[in-house]
This record gives sequence, C-alpha cells and structure tokens, in this order.
Amino acid sequence: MAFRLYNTMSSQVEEFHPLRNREVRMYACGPTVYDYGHIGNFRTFIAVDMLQRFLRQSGYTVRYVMNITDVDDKIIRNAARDGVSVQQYTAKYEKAFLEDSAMIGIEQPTLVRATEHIAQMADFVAKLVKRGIAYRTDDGSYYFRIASFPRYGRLSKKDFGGMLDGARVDVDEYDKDSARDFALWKAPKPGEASWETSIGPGRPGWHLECSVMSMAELGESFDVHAGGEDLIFPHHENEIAQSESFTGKPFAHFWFHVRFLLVEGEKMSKSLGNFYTLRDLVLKGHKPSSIRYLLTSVPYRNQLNFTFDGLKQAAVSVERLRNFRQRLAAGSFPSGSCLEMQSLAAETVDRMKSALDDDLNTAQAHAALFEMVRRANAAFDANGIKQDDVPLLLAALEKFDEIFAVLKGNDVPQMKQVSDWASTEGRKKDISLELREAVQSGQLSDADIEKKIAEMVAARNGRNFKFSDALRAELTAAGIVIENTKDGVRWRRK
RNA sequence: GGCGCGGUACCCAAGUGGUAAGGGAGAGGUCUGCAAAACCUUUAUGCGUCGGUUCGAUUCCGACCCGCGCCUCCA
Repeated sequence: MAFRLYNTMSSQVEEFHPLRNREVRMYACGPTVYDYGHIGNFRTFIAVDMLQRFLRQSGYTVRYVMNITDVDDKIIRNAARDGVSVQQYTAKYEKAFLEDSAMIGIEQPTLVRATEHIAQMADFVAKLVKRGIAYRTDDGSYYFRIASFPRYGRLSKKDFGGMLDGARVDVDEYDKDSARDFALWKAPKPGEASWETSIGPGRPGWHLECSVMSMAELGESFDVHAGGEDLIFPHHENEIAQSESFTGKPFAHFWFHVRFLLVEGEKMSKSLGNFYTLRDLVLKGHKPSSIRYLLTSVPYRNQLNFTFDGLKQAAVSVERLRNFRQRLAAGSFPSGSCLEMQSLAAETVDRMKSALDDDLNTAQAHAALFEMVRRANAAFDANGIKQDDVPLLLAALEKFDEIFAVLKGNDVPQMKQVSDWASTEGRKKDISLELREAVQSGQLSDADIEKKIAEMVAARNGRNFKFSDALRAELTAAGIVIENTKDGVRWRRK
C-alpha cells in the first residue's frame, strides 16, 4: 500500500509520491534559538523526525533540511538585555536545542542558518524588486507586494480578494502600499544587528530565510515542507508567495503541519504555569523516552493532551516493551520454529506499516505492537516460542523502534547530562529527588551489580531469604530492578 | 465575525454504515519462599445533546451545547 499523507494545501489525505523517483526532499521550519525548547516545539520536531524515519524505512532516500533562525526581534532584544552579541546569544541556545533533540531521539537533519545566507537573501530581494514584485520604502526596508500574487491565501484558505486596503487600522504602517504586504527586509535600527548588502544595510525578514535556504539546499521545487500549525499563516503563505514569484514554479508539494498540544487540558502558556521545556521535565525526573513515547502516541494531526499522568503511563508502557525485548534477548528457547509466532511477527510488521502508511497513524501502530507483545508473552509463558521465532519477533520490535525510538538505552546518560547542566547553570536546587535517583542508578557498574546478584543467588540457594532480600532491597534502592526467572536472575536499571 | 479541528469507559486514546483497537489504572485469579516480570478474567447495550436519513448510525445530514486552533512573526 502506498503512503498516504495529509496535505494542508489540498486539505486532503493524498498518495505520497516524491517528485524524483525514490528521493524525498524535505524542509522543516526549525527553532528560533532565543530560549530552551519546550515540549510543544518537540512535538513538532519529533513528528517530522518520525515522518523522515518512516520515509527511509519505506525505502526512500531522504534529504532533510532544517533551518535555525538565529536572528529576529526576540533574539536581538534578549541579546541586548544580556549584554552579549547576537552570535554569542544564539550559540548557547542552538547548542541546547541540538542537545535536547539528540536526548529525545531526533536524528539531526542538515542544518542551515539564517545569518549564513544573508547575501543570497539580499540577491533574492533584488530580483523581486527588479520584477516589480517587491518594493523599497523610504526607510530602506523592502516589502512583498501581495497584490502581485493572486494565489495568496490558498494554503491558509483565506480570501483576500474582497479585502480593501486601509480597511484595517494599520495606518501607522506608513510606507507600505498595502497593509497586508509583508517585510522581506528590515532596515537597520540603532543598536540592532545589521548587515551591509547589495540592497543596502539591514536584516532579513523572517519568511525570507526559509525560501532562500530551502531552495538553495533542495531546489526550486521539493517534496515536503513541514512545521507547526501556527506557521500556515502567515509564514508558509508568505514563503509560497515569495518563492513562486521568484521561480515561477511550484514550491513545496506537500505541506505537513503538526497540531499544537495541550498541557493538562489547556493551552500551554507561561501565564497559566503549565509551560514546560524539555529540561524542566527531565529535572522533575521524567525520562526522555517517556516524553518521546507520549509525544508520539497521538497522531500528529490530533490534539494531544500532555499530562503528568500520561507521562507516568508512557513510562510504564515503555517499560513493558523493554521488558519484553529483554525477555526475548536473554531467554533460552528450544530449537525449531512455531508457525503461530512466525505469522504473528509478520502480521505485526504489516499492521504497523499499514498504520503508518495511513497518514502516520501512530496510535494504531502502537496497538499492533502491543498485541504482538501480549500474544508473544503468553506464548513465552506457555513455552510456545522457539529459537527461530526470536529473531523475527525482535525484528518486528526493531522495525517499530526505527520509527519510535524509545527502546534503546536506559535514559540514564541523558538524565545525567541534564543534571550536570543544572549544576553548572546554578540550578542545582531544581534537580528533583527522582532525577537524582535515576542518575545514581548509573553509578554502579555492571560488574558491581553482577557481583551483588551472585551473592544474592548464593544466599537464596542456601535458603537464607532474609539476606537475599536485603541484598535485593539494596539494589532496588540503587535503582536496579531484580527479576528472578526460570532462566536465572535478570536485572535492569530503572 | 471568517476558516478549521475535536467531544469515545476512571485516565490517555484509535476506529467503523452492521453492532466499540491499544495503553494505563482498579478488582479477582495463575505463577512465585517473597517480590518483580508475565499471563488470564473483569470494567462503555455505549461513543456531547436533540432531531433526521437508513432495515440498521457512534460512524452520514441538520440544529444546539462544550472545548481547542489560526486570522501579521507562538512549534
């Protein structure tokens, strides 16, 4: 079955076919690096990451480019407030963004930065001016003339036809031909970052960078352009207007937008006190894998209600999957194969693929996997799994994880990284007891743990349960979970 | 006001014109020295409300109620 993806432009789920044979070119509007990323940001970037992963799993070669907006009003303001240069200011948050992305399992795309493409942007504006599509105002800013682009509003389904210029109250926007015209280039203001260019001094407007950089990296027409739903208007509408005016060709083929999430049933906002950066959550002791799992559990076009209860549930679900994996990996099985398990694994792979083929229905992919886990666990208990079944079941799990990326590792290194960061930032007091415990479970080496377990087993064999239980309690306190199974003791870090 | 999305069990959350996936939580049970893990059973005659279409609607249509998003730089 072909991959079907919702396209904001057509408001429909369409069959996905790249413009070039087996190569997908996609661009995502990345972060403006003026602060630490919040979970809403990461829902979007994780959704795009999953799209990219699924396309590759489906056999496409993917060229995935993301921009870093490293100059804008907020950055200029905050840098000035902190008394540092724009570059110094953004470097810190770009680094944090990349660390956070890696922590939450996002594969790094090719990155492009606005400040590294200033000259190209100026040339772009110059060409639009030459064609009468853009114009310069007295202060040295440049605007895009929306009247020159009849298709304006097609993406966001807005009708600007009947709207009279001046009907809006933007009378103080003195020089613009029309209130709707948007800035391509902003003239310098005293004390603001500014570049000398072929069209004069100043800095780029926000929309310009994405047109210029996406086309520079991916060509004039490419397959997917992604971002949060808020970008549909005006950002992406403006990108289309600029780009298609510039090239005379269709810009992006598919428009992929991720719905905003809710936190505890309400829009996330600082004033409501439900605003969380990724680091805030890890400081509270939540694992990156739980956060990623929760963010991937609801299909990207549905509203996701992010709650702390949900986060706990996600943690349990990830545990269950990891336990299952370890059970298979560590268990011993009789030789041969079992038809039921063989077909279960194959069926599950198929079901996950169809679920994701259907506009990335991650909830259904989860359901398919959990059904396999339950049935395989039951077979395990009934000795119904044979040696040759194990690689197939593990492969199905691996297929899942190629997209969802929550099974590998144990989160301890990532959590330690956040803990260390908090210490160096003078936020030691924000490190929760839970985080401290999680980090501690990384202190004991595997050899230490196995030595303790050997003592424990010896005690138990001597029916000295009191001592054995004491050792187990000690390990539990250190964040190590002990499980006695028919194949011996199995352990893992919590 | 314009455009759009959603309201499914205690919580999260899929889905379909023919009788409700999955996860978590609760209860009971199996296994076990005890745990842990795992499995089994169980928890919505019901899918916001009221009408309509239909042999049949949670699924289609209409109205209403509630929540949410975008409408100039918030992912």
